[in-house]
Amino acid sequence: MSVPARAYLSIGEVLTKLRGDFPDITISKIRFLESEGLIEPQRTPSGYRKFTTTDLDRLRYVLLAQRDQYLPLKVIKENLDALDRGLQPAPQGGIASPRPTLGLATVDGEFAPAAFGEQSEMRLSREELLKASSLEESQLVELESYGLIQIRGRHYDGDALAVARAVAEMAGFGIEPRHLRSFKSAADREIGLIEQVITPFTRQKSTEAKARAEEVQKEIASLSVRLHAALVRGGLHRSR
Amino acid sequence: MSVPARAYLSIGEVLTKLRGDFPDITISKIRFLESEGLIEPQRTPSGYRKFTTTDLDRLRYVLLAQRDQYLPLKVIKENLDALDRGLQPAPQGGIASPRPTLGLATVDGEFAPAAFGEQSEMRLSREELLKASSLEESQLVELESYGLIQIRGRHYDGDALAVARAVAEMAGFGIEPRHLRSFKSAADREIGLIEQVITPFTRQKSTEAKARAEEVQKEIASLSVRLHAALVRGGLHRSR
DNA sequence: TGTCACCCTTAAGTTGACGTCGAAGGGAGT
DNA sequence: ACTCCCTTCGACGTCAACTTAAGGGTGACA
Repeated sequence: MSVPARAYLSIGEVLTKLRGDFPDITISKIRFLESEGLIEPQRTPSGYRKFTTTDLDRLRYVLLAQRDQYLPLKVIKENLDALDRGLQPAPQGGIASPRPTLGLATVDGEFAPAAFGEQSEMRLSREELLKASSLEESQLVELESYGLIQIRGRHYDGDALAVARAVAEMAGFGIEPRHLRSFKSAADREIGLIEQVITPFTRQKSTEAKARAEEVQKEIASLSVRLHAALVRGGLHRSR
Repeated sequence: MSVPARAYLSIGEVLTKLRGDFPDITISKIRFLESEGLIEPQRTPSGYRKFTTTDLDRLRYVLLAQRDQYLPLKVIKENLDALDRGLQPAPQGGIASPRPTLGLATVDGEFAPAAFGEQSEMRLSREELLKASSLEESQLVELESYGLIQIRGRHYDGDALAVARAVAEMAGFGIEPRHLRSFKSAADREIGLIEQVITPFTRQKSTEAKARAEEVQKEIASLSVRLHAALVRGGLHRSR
């Protein structure tokens, strides 16, 4: 797997990108999804499909909706078309928060369009964070003391909310913040590793290289999390 | 058609009751749903089906889930079974779950924890594993020495493959197996935590409690991965 | 100039889910 | 006795979602 020097991916490269999250994806399936009108990759002069990251996101959306919501392709296509036209898709019975007050409807929602970067534009006050996560004040204090949650400027971001929510749910199983300190150090170690890998890229001056660095960062982050998930899953299977 | 003087409905009566909401219900469909284990009406001595209002409600639930949520019968059955056992059904939302909290809702597309389920029935030989992951023999040896990959009996399972693939891709970025040892220990710590939480359940003898334990285990595993992902993501955002 | 991995299309085939249908027969009310 | 309504069981149909086969370009590299 060499570094792709162009702005798009071939179908085979798309395949390997998706393999991790969707083990049973195939080339023929991707082509089939195109034939059904769910994606529309551009073509090279010679007819090869060119996938942009937008196409990739769209594909992920489709596969996710199919796997986690069991939606038929016809319905997914309708939702996608609705999104294209700028409207919300029909809320699939899910937790249709009627007034999304803040932009947080999508954070854990059924229809987060799979953008890795964008949802941390979110800015929450302390109260909003507590409310949105149903975390106790005291728990938040504890989490902050361990560095699991940090304020960015004068607000908390989407990542903080994600952490808060996970912790709150775990608390429901009797897991307390202090049990989670090791998560922080593990994450920090991973972050260190990732930064080490991408510094060569970031040193460069060009915007192109910067963009490339960000891509790589996301990529490795995704791989890290996959690896981590697989290890946990494997360990649990083994111990039964 | 006269007024039923008894406490139950015949299949024909059920039909006319449902016709209004579900025009394309038929007798054979109801029988089919029974054959699939979704309902279990009692029988008269002569073998006729007797439907109580509970059965009717159940039937409505099934038809509704099918029509409005496009859920496959298999999934509806699982939800129904979960309800019978007194827990919330999976997060398909809709009908009965007031809280969105339970379930493996994926936080975002990028980091979907690849279904904490049973697809690890997979059994691969060493060669198959190497081929499917495009990992080098030497790398595999190294991974095994760190315990990142282990043989189960005489085969490798789906988790091993997932690990192998992730590592292989990371190798493409210059990350070597030895950089990944800390992943193993982090995962082990999490597994320990999870097991600690579920041991009270596993101690019990009943199959019911066992099932519950497994549910909880999956749930917490999913939360762990989510937490981990959020921390890594947050850390990377912060460091930019 | 091969050759090899990768890509393309079209058409037919496969698989599983979700039922439907018909035959053959028993039960219940009039 | 007649007529519905009900029973089971196996065969059959249909659609969605892919897969496979067959035949053929493309492009990088030795």
